[in-house]
Amino acid sequence: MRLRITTWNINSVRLRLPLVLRLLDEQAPDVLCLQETKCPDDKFPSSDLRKAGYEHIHFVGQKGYHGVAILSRLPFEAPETMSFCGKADARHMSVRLAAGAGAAAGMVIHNFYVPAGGDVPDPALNEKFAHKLQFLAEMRAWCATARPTASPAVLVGDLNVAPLEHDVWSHKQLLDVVSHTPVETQALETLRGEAGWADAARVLTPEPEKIYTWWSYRSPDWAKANKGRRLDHVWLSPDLMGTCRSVEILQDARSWDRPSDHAPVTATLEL
DNA sequence: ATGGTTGTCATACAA
Repeated sequence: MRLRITTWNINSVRLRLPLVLRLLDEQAPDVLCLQETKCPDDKFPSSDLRKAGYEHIHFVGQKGYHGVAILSRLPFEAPETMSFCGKADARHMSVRLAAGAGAAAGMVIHNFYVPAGGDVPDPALNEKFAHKLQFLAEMRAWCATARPTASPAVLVGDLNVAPLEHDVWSHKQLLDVVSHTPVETQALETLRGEAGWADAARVLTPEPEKIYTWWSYRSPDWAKANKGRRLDHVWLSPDLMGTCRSVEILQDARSWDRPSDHAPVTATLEL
């Protein structure tokens, strides 16, 4: 069977519900993982999404900030959320595809929203950056303890780090910019490598080809300037990497009406 | 060196 999983930082699921529905209609992924839903649970637009064919929905939100959700055409079970850094922020959820999901049954899908980290890349001066580094340290500890890659698993999300030189438009100019500082990129690559996650986009499209998934709202002509960063990721457990046929970035969606600043990223597996 | 935009909530704050 072919399994398609999409990750998208939607930056308000209510404001951009028409864009979500368009993505589901045009791309029809089996599973869609959203970040930054910015939506309290009692206002999540479940019925519209169910009508679009995504009957299995799990969300955890809060007023104004953060929030993650998983929408699926395939049944899942065991929805869980983890908290990091002693905060109640809605920055993670996971589900396990259930018996009705055919060859994908048993696969665990983790959806992460790593803190952006503010502007000043010094944890002593900027507590948001300190929080981001602590979050990455706790992700590393979780991988060491829970061993999520020991069975078929996918980790997707807005990790808010562009780890490699060609994950940003200018390596030199961004070395001091939060998202591409050495302390973050090393933390992310260390935890990924140590845990055995495959960076699916980079296995299929090695450097030096540039890959971006995010373009700032502050650039008036973002497409022409193309000063992007690869902040959104698909990581696969080793046993799944061999099944990955493609990782595609739907850059078109960055041009849709009132877009998110992130593009959807879709991995296709042949199981 | 600086400012550039967006969403939420209600006027800054986070991204």
